[in-house]
Amino acid sequence: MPTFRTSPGMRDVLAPDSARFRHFTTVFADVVEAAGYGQVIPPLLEDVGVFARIGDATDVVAKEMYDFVDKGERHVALRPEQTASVCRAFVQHRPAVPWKAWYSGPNFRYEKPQRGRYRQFDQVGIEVLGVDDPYLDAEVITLGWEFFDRLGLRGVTLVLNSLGEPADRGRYVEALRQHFEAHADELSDVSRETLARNPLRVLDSKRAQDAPAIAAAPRIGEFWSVAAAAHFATVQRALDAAGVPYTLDPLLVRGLDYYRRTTFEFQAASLESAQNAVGGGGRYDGLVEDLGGPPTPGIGFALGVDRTLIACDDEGAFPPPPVAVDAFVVDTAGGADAHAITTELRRAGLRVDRAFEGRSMKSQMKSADRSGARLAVIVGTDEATAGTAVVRPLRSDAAQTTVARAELLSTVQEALS
RNA sequence: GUGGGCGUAGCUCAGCCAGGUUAGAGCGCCAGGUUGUGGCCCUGGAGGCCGGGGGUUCAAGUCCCCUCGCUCACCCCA
Repeated sequence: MPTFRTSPGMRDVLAPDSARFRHFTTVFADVVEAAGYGQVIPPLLEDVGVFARIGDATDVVAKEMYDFVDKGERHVALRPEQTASVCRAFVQHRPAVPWKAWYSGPNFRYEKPQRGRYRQFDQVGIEVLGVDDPYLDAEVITLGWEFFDRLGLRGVTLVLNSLGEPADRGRYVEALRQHFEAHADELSDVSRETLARNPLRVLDSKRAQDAPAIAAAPRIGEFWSVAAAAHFATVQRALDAAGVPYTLDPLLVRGLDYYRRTTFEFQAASLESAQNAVGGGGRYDGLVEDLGGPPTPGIGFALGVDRTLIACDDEGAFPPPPVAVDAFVVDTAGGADAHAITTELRRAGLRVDRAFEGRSMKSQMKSADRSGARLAVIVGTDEATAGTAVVRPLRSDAAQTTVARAELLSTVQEALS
């Protein structure tokens, strides 16, 4: 067993999965940059206070923060998400609004790892600050939907709800508290604990025992202000017009405290119910102000890269992009010619690999085959002496040819064209 | 943080229940068959503190305890 291995919840991503990971981000960037979003790269480390507004009743802040005091006596934390960082950046730099930003990168939460949940996990996302317009809500949601479509992930369900304005939400939480306390004896032990911290999240319980009390609970729609209801109705009409299908779910409560009004979640059908959310987001109009900025509306979403890729695996969608070189150089005459040839071909823009350590012809040819190369370029002792090389097709029955070294590049290029 | 399952070769695993010669298989790797040619086939080889520690026993990969790790679920969330 190795002396050192990855810390719990951390993992190495090796090829070819790493290429898929990178390609994921590329597709996302293509989709959102085409809609006017610019990349923002916030630091992994922030003052711990930046994240406090996520909600001190949430585990994310209360129990899962990777925080410590640095050598300058600053209390800092590895970011558990990036929305708060983006809002902090907005307050610090005050870019012109609307500020449309996208990001990708790792976040950190000290949780017990399991399938689709790591202590270091990647998200991609977008945020828009400075605009209060239901059509922006619809744009953001539509872009998320389009992204999954571009990836090829089919079994995605968009779930939609509105938490109302802050006052609506506050009255609703109080009503929920009264309702569940009246039915506390029907609730599971776990939900009774949740009730004490955050009545809203009791709605999120999937335990059968809680189902009757949840079914009888008041619904957020009864508490919407006229403005909040109108805003939400416009969002729905815009999605309808764009042909984006969604399901209304009055029980959808997002985990973080800053959400208000429009909230949504992307759920993958192939994932188990407990962790089927591959992405989520909503409005967080008060967050910038909480971080010391001016009152600024905001909306965005984050998508979990790891979980989305798991969903793709289960569906057979978005396979790892093939990584193959164009040519593989075999050299049984010492290796110097292989170095010269690989250098020449690579400088010409070709993808070229070779074998090392002077292994046997058979061994090097096996490596050539496994590399996926379409051509083998072979230099044995005869060719080395004569100043020639053999060009051998590996993916067809075409005959191999022997050419002078001066003609090697053009021969290879022609064979690959 | 709480439970269940699992740690044996680089990888996937058998062997454990009923302790007993030198711990196995497939794949992969290296070499040979073909003294200069991949895929298919055959032969050989390298590679294991059987996760770690303690205990029971004449004897432990196998039984017991502890511990670490992985994993699944709860919780929480992407």
